Amino acid sequence: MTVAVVTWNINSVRLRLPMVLDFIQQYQPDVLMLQEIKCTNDQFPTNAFTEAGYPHQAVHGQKGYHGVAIVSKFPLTDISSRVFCEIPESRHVSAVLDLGRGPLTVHNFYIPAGGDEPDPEINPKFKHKLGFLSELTSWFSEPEFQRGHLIAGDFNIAPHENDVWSHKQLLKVVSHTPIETEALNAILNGGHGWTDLVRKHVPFDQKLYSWWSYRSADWENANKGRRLDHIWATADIAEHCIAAEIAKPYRGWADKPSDHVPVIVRFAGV
DNA sequence: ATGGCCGCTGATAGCGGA
Repeated sequence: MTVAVVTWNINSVRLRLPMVLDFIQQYQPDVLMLQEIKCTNDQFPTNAFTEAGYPHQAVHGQKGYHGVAIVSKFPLTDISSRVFCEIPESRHVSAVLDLGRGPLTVHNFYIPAGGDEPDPEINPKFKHKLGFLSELTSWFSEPEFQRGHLIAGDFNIAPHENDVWSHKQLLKVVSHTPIETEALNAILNGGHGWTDLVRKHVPFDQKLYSWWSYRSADWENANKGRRLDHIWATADIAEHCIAAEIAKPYRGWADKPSDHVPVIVRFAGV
């Protein structure tokens, strides 16, 4: 038996509920981390997920924008959320669950997109993004992150050259500027060390994306994507990860897809 | 070559996304 964990920026969970339920049918994930639910806690489709087999839910929404949620087949305890940069937006929720190897803390992040101009002096959104990364760096250096942790979400950064359609053309575009990619890679490689579970299974010389802009008239042929969505784990968890997949077909789901697709990792042996 | 789009709101124009 394997356990599957998914991250997906759903861009309105209410509008996209039929697509999520279709995905659940197809992939049978155990834990689903959703970003940009774009609803308040009481607007979240609790009953639909419960009926689909996911009665355990940690929802941290807000009106209109942002918002994150974890829905799970397994009980969630110690549900918590954290505010970054003293800006009261719903960008993080965490919970503890047991997938058979003892307590696992899972964190769901929605890192700020950062606006257009990659200069913190003139763009407060970019300043927020860098501040968020700085606070993550400090937090992850704490001893609890030595083991038993999985972090996932829309990080809004494509860290490697082959995580974007054109490294050269995106070096000055927010999501792939050196200041962002270096900060994210420093978090990955610093602290107690994380494993990028998707790149554990897909070689770095292979182009890989999880997001395609709505503005591209023909996203599939243009294929100007970026890998913005990530799942990392501490070494003790990562060693049991046996597969990773990006479910690209959901970018073309019906007439109303999200601009992000699900990222799935599987763990062996419960 | 990023933006031609998208979802939300005491909506009907403006914000945020990336």
